[in-house]
Amino acid sequence: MPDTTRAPRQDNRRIQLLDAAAALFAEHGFHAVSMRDIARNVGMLPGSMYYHFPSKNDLLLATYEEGVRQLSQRVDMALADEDEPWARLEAACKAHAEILLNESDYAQVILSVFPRDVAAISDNLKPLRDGYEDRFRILIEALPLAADVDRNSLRLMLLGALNWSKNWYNPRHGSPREIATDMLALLKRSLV
Amino acid sequence: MPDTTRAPRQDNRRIQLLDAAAALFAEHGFHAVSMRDIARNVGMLPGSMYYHFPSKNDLLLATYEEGVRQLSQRVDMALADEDEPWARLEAACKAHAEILLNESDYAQVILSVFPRDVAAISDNLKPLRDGYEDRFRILIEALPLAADVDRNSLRLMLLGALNWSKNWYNPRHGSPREIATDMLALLKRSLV
DNA sequence: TTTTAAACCAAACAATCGTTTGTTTTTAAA
DNA sequence: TTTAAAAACAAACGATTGTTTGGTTTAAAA
Repeated sequence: MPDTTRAPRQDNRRIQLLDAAAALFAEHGFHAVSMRDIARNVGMLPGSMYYHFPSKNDLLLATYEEGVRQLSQRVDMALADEDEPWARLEAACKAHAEILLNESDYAQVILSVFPRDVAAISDNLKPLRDGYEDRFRILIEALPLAADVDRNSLRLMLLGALNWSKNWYNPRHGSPREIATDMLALLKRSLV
Repeated sequence: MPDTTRAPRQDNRRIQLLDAAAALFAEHGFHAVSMRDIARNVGMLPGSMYYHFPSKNDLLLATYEEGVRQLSQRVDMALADEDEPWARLEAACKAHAEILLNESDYAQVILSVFPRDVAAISDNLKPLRDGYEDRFRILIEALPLAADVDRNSLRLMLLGALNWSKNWYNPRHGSPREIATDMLALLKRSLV
């Protein structure tokens, strides 16, 4: 029984479709975006999208996976240049902020759409998120801290503050890298 | 021309309606909840809700206003007992965390539904949010800090971390008050 | 040049959306 | 007890939702 499947054609628009979905999901959230909205953005009829993705949920899952992939790659690349534990954490935070606030609609989807928003695939989305964030657990583990510092609280505070910055970020008041630097500076020094 | 309007009846269910809407909006977000979902939760037919609220957007706006009112009242009450600037900030953060994570569906709506989610009334939602958060600007203004500490970054970091905690909070791993205490402790001391 | 699968179109499906309309029931003031 | 307004019902409205179906075009392997 011969394999009758071929390679994708040159004019395959799967990626344009994914791009449009990521941009719209990131800006308006999952439920506020219709399949027709996405189709219109890529110049395709609604039904045609189902050649590329079997459902709207699968389309979201694909953008989620790509978002995690881009975040992970970007952070790992930033880490390759650094040795000292604090420098490594700062590099990771800068990369995290930069790609979330500036560079990637895919990464923004992870902040705009929460697993609980789409119960049917929340079990698929959750581990993707967690797998990425585990890098920060390891980075904070390596920090030379006073014995009584709660590393778990530190991680949750730092990532929470960075993720929430999507809600107030304005490119005219400082770059994403500066935001990450400022927050780490507040943590490293004593305020009192 | 006589005024023919009467006081609401004893069996008026406007508040039950608002309660159900707040609970559902808080858990699933605005667009994931239909008017029929809300009606079912309060034992009312969908069309009957329009006696109490002229539209779904108005229903959201009402929950938003009540959420801000509850948050403000709770924080102001906590502040009445404290004089020292750091103690005042900590009391406000504890109250903030407690009502957001535990006590009020209305307050949770403010974290689950962002102004950008409902463009038609975002201009009504935004100032409500900002009006509440301004309390924290004033509290941080009063702190005795080193001259080079950026108070704006401090506020954004603290509130961001607290608000994001909704995404990982688990009552089995510490109370909302403990979360607020831990985060303030991390900021007050020097990590290195 | 023929052929086959990739890719898309055109049109519709049932279900659900927010909302409106006309009517009926229920409370409470008169 | 009468009466008018409050509150809810019953039933539908047009629009939009995610998705399916069957046929057509197009790129590329043979």
